[in-house]
Amino acid sequence: MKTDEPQTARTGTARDKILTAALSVIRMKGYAATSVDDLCTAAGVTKGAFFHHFDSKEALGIAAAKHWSETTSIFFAEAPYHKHADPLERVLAYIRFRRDILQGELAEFTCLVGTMAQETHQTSRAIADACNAAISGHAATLDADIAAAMRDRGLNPDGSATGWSAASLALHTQTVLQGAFIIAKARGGPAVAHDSVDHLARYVRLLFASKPDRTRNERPPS
Amino acid sequence: MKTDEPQTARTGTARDKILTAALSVIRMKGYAATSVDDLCTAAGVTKGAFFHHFDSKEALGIAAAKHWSETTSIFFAEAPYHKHADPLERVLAYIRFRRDILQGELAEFTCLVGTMAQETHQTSRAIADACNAAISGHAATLDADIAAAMRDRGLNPDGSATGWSAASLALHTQTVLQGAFIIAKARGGPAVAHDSVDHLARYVRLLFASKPDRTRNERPPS
DNA sequence: ACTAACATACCAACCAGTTGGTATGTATCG
DNA sequence: CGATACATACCAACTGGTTGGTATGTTAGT
Repeated sequence: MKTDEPQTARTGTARDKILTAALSVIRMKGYAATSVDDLCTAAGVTKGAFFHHFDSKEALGIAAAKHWSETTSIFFAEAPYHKHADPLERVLAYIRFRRDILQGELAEFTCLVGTMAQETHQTSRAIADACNAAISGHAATLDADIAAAMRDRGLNPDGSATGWSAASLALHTQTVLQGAFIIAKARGGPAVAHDSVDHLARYVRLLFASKPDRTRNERPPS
Repeated sequence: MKTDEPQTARTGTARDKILTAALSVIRMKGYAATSVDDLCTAAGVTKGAFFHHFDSKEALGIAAAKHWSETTSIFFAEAPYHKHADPLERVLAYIRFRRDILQGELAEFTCLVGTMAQETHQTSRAIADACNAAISGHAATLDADIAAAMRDRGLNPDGSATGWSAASLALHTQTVLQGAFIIAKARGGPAVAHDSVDHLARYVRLLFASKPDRTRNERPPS
């Protein structure tokens, strides 16, 4: 006798269930330690369904990275930090937002593609590449705001004068966040990770505090 | 009569070979993807020897984290960045040193305990705790220099005035480095990781450049 | 009738861990 | 000195369970 599943949103039933299950199970146990049977049990489907939709476990890994990329894209696109008028304020609000969602269980705020990239970088370049695309793609959503904030202060976004570009700072935010996840996992909680994201916010403030808007005269805010 | 130091060439043979093999194999393949047989083959010993010295794969993981902690302690204690007279210079030289060793193959500069912490934080708290001890222990070696640099500039090392403590900045350096390893693994090379460590160095310089009497602003990296 | 979407049953390779054994100590006692 | 006793270090073969993957269905929609 099957348990009835009242809630639907029936799109690609089994495939979506596997993908959704993959996001949480792999974030908890890791990619290598997650078996195909684990995934099937968590998704409530059989192995036949799994291999009907995915050629291999590796193919599932790649699909999971892409699925993660899509769902997080929507999540961040709808996040409230975009509402600020000033580009720099948007960047700072983004960092604050990332810090604020660092709470609860580890598997709830941790990054799927960061986890998978670490485990598969030698064993499956295809998965690692998909993870890299997700991370780099998300970092790129910050490029425009950082570049605008730089231009507001007379800085060149390609970093010719400062030694740092908008793109490299955007990537650096992801580096700090990925590192924060590792430290949080080692510690067993997000407390220390918060501090590091605060350091990141302070860094960005210091970077843009060195030169006020419009006037060329030095006037550090106090 | 035996000394309390049982570590000699004859007692350490198989155990040491397994531990040494574990450092490189787990850094390459990850903890979960590394089988006991993999370790035995790499070490050139049999499985019987493995389970004679380690009660389980988990026990090996804990021992490997401790072994890593010991070998890296020696490595960094002997590193040249301690030679500077000024505490801040020592911290900046440390960061420069960390950036400079980010080269070659990924398994050569990557962190064993960061890798293992990520994979085992849910499945084996014992291993994750050993990893945390290694990371926190290494971060603590920076505490004294950062605290001294803060006192030199009239800042309180516990962060009462600035909002950041010496300990939290020390931990933040490890966060950035761990994040840099993830990004390097995702990218397949250390290029972008370099940039992030440069951002970290710039952050520390900015942090200590803002003096109350405002003597100098910023200077290009030498 | 044809196809996509599942399910059931199964497999060979591999997994962590165990077994019973050997070789080489080394401490104790007659 | 030599015999007994016990400990350490290691090994080859094995075990029960798990792995990713396959072969062969069955069902539902068109």
